Amino acid sequence: MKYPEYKQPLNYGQLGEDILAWWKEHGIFEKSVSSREGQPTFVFYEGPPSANGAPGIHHVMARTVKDIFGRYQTLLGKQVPRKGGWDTHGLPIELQVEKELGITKEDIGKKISVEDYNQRCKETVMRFKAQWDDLTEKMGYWVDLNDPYVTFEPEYIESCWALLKKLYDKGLLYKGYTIQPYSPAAGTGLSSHELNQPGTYKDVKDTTVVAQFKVIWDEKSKALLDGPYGEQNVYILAWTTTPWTLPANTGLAVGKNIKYLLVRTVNQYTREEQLVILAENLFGKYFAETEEHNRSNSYLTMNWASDEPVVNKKGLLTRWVINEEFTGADLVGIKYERLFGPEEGFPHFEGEERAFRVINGDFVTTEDGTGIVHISPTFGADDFRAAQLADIPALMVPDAEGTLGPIVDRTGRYVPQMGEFAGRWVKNYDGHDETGADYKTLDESIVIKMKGDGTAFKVEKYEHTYPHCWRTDKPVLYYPLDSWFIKTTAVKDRLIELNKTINWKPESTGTGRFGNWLENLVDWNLSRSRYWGTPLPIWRTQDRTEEICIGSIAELKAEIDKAVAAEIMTHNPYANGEKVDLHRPYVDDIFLVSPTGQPMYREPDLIDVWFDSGAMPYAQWHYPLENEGQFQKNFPADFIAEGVDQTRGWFFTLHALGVMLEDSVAFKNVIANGLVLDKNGNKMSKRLGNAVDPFATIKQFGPDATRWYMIANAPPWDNLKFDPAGVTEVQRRFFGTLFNTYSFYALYANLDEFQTSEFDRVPHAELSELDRWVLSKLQSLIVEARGHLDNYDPTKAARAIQDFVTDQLSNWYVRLSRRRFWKGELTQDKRAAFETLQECLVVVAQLMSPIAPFFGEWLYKNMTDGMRAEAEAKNTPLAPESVHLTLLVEADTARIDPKLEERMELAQRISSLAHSLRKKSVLKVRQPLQRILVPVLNESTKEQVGLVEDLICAEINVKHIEFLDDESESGVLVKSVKPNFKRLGQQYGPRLKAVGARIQQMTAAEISKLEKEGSLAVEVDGQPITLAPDDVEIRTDDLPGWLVATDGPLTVALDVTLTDELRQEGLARELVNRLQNLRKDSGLEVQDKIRVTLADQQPELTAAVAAFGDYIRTETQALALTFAADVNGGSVLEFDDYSVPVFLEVATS
RNA sequence: GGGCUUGUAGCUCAGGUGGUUAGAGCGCUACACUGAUAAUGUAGAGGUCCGUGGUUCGAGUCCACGCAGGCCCA
Repeated sequence: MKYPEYKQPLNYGQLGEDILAWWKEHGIFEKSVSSREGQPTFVFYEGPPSANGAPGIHHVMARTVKDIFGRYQTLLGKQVPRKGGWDTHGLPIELQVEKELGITKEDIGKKISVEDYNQRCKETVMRFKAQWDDLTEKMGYWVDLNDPYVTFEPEYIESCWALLKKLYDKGLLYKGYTIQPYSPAAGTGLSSHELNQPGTYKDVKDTTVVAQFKVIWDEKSKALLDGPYGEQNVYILAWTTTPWTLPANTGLAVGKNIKYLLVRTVNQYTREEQLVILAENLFGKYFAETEEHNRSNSYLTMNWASDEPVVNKKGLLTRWVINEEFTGADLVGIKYERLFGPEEGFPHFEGEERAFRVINGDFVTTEDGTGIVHISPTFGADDFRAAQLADIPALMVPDAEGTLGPIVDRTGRYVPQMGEFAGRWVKNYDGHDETGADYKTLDESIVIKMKGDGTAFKVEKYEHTYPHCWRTDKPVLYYPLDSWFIKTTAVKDRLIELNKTINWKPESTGTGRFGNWLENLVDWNLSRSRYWGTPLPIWRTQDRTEEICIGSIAELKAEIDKAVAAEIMTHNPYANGEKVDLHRPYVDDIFLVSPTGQPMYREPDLIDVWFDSGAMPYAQWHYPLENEGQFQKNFPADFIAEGVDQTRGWFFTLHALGVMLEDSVAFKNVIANGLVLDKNGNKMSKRLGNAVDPFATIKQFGPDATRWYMIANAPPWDNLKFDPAGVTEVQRRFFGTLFNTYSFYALYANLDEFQTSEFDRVPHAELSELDRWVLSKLQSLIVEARGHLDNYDPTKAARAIQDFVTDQLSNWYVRLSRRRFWKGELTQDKRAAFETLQECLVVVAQLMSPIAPFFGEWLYKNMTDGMRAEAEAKNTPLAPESVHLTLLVEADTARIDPKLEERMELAQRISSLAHSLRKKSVLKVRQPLQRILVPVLNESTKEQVGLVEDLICAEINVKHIEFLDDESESGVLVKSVKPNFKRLGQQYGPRLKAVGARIQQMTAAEISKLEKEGSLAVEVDGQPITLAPDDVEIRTDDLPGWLVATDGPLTVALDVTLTDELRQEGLARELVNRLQNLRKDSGLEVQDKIRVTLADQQPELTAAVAAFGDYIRTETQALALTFAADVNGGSVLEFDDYSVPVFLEVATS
């Protein structure tokens, strides 16, 4: 059976399609899993994509990363089940449907029923599934698409419910509140999407106040603030544009790295002397620079009690002295007095003993205000979060039913406990008349009181933008709204601890982005006020005293039966085996009965879609309701990979659920890959028109070059600048070279009708130096590539494979071995060459196959199909029909020969130097030369180079290498020394410069002495030191009278003397070259024999042919090479100064 | 604003634990080579290693502060 031969250029797109068809026909993917039955499992989790949009080139990137390791682990013999999945819930789908229908959330339940709306979502979410499946196949991503998990299916939702119930039973599910945009006028919360509607942000003019909070004197504040003037009135300044939130203040936040000042000044409303604290950067906003302040004793000269104005025309304070400065971190922990306390008729509240402290807030800036932020946990999201982290309570008061709530009710007015302000509207939500002369807004009333109390530092009208409800045009409040939470903070330490056992690529995402996120963890807000998603399975009585969390469809049915019995429901909608849909609105129509007989209503929220995807390790098997064994076998994952943007998304929810449910990591290794940008580093977008179409790319370049480029160009976790020119380069340089190498092999193997066998091979010991070298390099490559892939670094593996193929295998081994392949009969040496190249190509096919699965398959099949029958019969490593079913070769380390690799590198470098010298001397490689000279300083280099002398000579066309050493008489070795700074630096430190200079002045005699005696005493700056041989590097980079080239310690000189014989041989070579060209131009086959007649016109040429006729005939496969006086009907060979008519004919026998 | 990340030749990227003259590929220029040939070799041009300070005998590498791009969060 012959090796397939191909015409240039290879169509890589077609190759991909052909291999794909073959895979399908032979069920290779299925076999790659089934053939590993009973072997250890390598667990991979597919992060489910959403099919509501077309896939992009970045998906090719992400899925290549995933695919590589599934295939690699299969090659290692593991079984790698790869269950696909689809993410189907969520806001993007709702928005898409609303856009298509031309409706808003308001219209749901009015213009369109929830039922129809959700039906629409369900239809929309899989709209691009066909395209996704197509891409999956074409790019060669092996994942099981026949039995994927789908998050909207009842079984999947049921699993989510079961998991939620587990958490509920552990006490990890609770109802609390979050701060959300809320419209009191409309009585509804607003989504961030609604807030982003045009026109919602308006300029408004508000009364703002810099409030001053009085520091309480205790250990902490004394340590920081106690000055030479005793205990004084020290105030912390904080600015707010919403004075109505000040009665709800329970903390003050500073930036821990911000610089703050303690300033002595006067209150402009009370005229009391006082000390205030504010950020240094904002000092100029409140204080005026005057001449007074330039005096060193300004405190003493300042007339603190003067009746003169204390502010200038710009409103800046003129009487001040800076007393101290410190950072925010110094201030944390200081306590202060409450502004609106019980003594003035304002309410006590739970936890107030922990309130009124300075805390750290990472959101604090010095852009405006005072660099200190007033915290009211009930009216700001930042405030809420910072307060939670610092254990600052919120100011909550009970309503008529005893339920705790903020100081503002849901209609937007102060609750009755608010003393003199009780019942006041915080903004004008009821449309009351504001035009009366005495009318005061609540903000104004509060500020007036503060001025009187001496707690206002500065009051100003201030214009700023503020969000408004798009329906009522009234200002939005940030307000606490009910939410369900998972108490992730309860397992925070465990989350952190187990995260440290996860192998993150890159590591910094695990320790940094993810680690920091865990350190600052708050509870997971599960609630979403939406329609298309997994409903929260909790039913409650109206008085909230009784509730039930449903964990299965069976349980739900049983509870409905109870409700029917209690006549709360008329019938059980699921009783007759009807299809159960757990989505809204169906679950909303189910009412249950509490143990005390009260009706229970479902909590209307849906859960965060991230719960859906984080639950996939369990829900994909319908666990915990069934398939315990399946689940156990596939938990946790050995490997997952997604974009780095999933860090706080999927990576977190997987981890959180894994820790809470199983007290385990959910994945052991994870690659967080970066973005795919366009070639200029811009984000790809359809709008900008710079998005790359994955289908067109794969068709044009083939899937392999696309994948290889993405992996080899940059590590997956760096952003990739996708440049099609780069794919072209990979295609040409790597795949083109590899294809050429294969074609070369196939061409000559077929000519010799040679077929390698796994059994009958030339023994390793009998292989040539070059064969053993490339096989040594191959083993080193196996070690290296496996190491990188084991370490989840595909980029380094790809680069190593690429380097081996292009530089070592093609450009050195094949180039130097060419004639062994085409010359003469099938000798042992020729067989050795075939077998060596065959082994390299087969191993390369295996190693590359995870990254370039199609080409790897193509190469493997082309190389081994001819041996398959025998391999199958004897069940050898090459028995599998597909490279993806083979077991990856282990490196045969016994064949790694470091000395051999070292001397071949010497050969490569010496050849390069010789080429360089030829170039300088204008001597083409075809002109043979007598010798090169190589100075050697030690015996081992001489020996090493000597072993590869033949290779070097052949490569650079010289007769032999002459070594120059101390003993040789041929020339004077001129040695020079270079200081070894690394060694010397450690030894001499600051004296290094002088020592180095002294070394460079060493005489030949000194060098010789150092070499012979092993040490040399010299003087540096009058001090004696002793040099060891290791302190310097001795080299010979000059040969007097010779043209030399050097590369590090290597030096080469070329003898350019030309003898007549050398000239003749050069001519013979020229002639061979021209005849070969002529053969090729005449369209002759490689194996054709020829007869050549040359015009007998040039004596030199005639002499050359006479001397080298055999050589010429052998090289050109000429049976006859004769001269004639006249040559007609042929062509003319031109070279050097010659012009020779020639006649060439194919020899028929 | 915070966290993480990137910044080295025109482009894409390498540059363990600091060592003096910073590399590769592509692209460009010139020359050579030629039965693997859309390949290859040699040489050349091309660098404030993002900036500023610091540590050190010595910094692309370590530290601090910035600048610019990216992602996530707010």
